[in-house]
Amino acid sequence: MRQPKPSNRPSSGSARIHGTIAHDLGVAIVSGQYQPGETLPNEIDFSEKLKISRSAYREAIRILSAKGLVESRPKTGTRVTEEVRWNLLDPDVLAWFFETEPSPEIVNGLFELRLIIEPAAAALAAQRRKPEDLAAMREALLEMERCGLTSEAGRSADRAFHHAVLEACGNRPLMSLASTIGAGVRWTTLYKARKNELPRDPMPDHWQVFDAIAAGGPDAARAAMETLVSAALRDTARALERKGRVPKAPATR
Amino acid sequence: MRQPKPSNRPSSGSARIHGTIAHDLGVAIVSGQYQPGETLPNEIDFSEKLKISRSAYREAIRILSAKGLVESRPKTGTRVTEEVRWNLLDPDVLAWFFETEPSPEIVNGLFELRLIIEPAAAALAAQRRKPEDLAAMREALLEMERCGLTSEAGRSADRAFHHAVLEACGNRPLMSLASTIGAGVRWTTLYKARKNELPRDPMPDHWQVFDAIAAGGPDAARAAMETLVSAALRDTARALERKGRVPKAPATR
DNA sequence: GACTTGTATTTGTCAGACTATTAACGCAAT
DNA sequence: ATTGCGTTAATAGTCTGACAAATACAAGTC
Repeated sequence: MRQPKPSNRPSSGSARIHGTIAHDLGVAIVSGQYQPGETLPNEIDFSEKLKISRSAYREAIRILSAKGLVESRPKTGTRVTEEVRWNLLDPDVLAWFFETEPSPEIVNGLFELRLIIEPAAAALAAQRRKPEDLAAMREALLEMERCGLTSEAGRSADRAFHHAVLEACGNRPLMSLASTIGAGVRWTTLYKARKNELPRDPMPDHWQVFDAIAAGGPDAARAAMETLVSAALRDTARALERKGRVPKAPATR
Repeated sequence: MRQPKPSNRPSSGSARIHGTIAHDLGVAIVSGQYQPGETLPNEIDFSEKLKISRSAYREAIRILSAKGLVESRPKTGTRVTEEVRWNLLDPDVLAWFFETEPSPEIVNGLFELRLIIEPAAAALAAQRRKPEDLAAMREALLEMERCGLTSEAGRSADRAFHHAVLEACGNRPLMSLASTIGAGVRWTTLYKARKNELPRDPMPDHWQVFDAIAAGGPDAARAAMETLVSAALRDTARALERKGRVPKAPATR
């Protein structure tokens, strides 16, 4: 025990006030409850209304400000920034989006991004994967097979697989997109689970990606991943067509 | 040398204490002055040492925490998180990286990401660009031609061009990568400017991208952008080979 | 009209006290 | 020796109230 262990405890209980307020306000903003350009009530009034101290409220605002959602200035107050300045790739912001109905624009954009990133990442991974990367991918797929996408464990394994592919690229900036990709994966699998509609066994596509990466074939890996994500995109597009009930993701933490 | 320097640069706009402290600590962290896993001094001691109030210090920590650089827990204190959890795509974090010598790993990773994103974005832009997008691109290139990459105005115009291409995709998540791409562009042009070494006129490549997008040819646009970014990547790779003096970027804002 | 000055509003900063959480320790029972 | 369980102490978290600084806006001045 030479090293103090990182205390890998899951960040579940964010029972801290500033965190929960930042979360709630963040969701309210990305869901359009507060429009860009709108100014929030001043600190004293708002913190009173929320039944918290001004300092806790201010810390919440600092969090939102760090993620580009709001901007504070003396005399003017705190106002919601224009949408283009939001840090959409921030894991929290993205999660907040998916806590209510994310707009089709966002969902489509996310899949388009996946379609750009993931095939290229698969190709890179095929060239650079280390044994432990392959092990992580295999483990994730086996778990996914065991549990199925109807269980949270299976969906989590699906995300773990895509995560492992990115990790195998050995590219830190690329790696930072993992949570973004994960949000897209989550959306797809959740949609299917909600609708109880599994039109296609997802495993063959996934194994094909894995085999190509394991075999060290960049082009084959790219093609296989493109097939996989395209299928997901088609499902999603079909889902967004029938505007019926759009599935709502449960709270992330 | 452990203490982050007091940032006597008021040009950072946010002359607020919490902002400058977050900035200074953020730079200290990404530059390795505080190693991941290391715990900072406790709030009372550290805020005293920095000659600021505890609340201002806490707000700074909230900012860093929101960007994934630190993690606070009672009894344990505030510790620097593992690098993989840093929000590398956050504009501030990336800018902090480039304020000192960013590691070759980061620079290479950034260019690899550009090589994935930008050609695909150019192809999308060719299909979706609106007249105002083309106008923005043309304006940027003309400005770039007028000023040259040796002036800050010219370099800024270069970034504006790449920004306009991303904007023309009409994809908000993709758009959020603009600052990331911009950091890469900035690195290239700054390097050239520092070395007083302009081995190649950058304009033909840029105009070719523009023409392809204007003509509405996705494949031509993709190819042209790939050529452009590849050239930049080659220059950068050569720059990193001679490990001589690595140029240091000035403050972003 | 352009400029200066004043003023009210809002965020920013400070200080100090108290609370909640939890890692680490000691002790007892196994 | 190992395990389980209170106790303790260290630290972040929260609250309160006060004052400082900034700045949009209006009023006054040249």
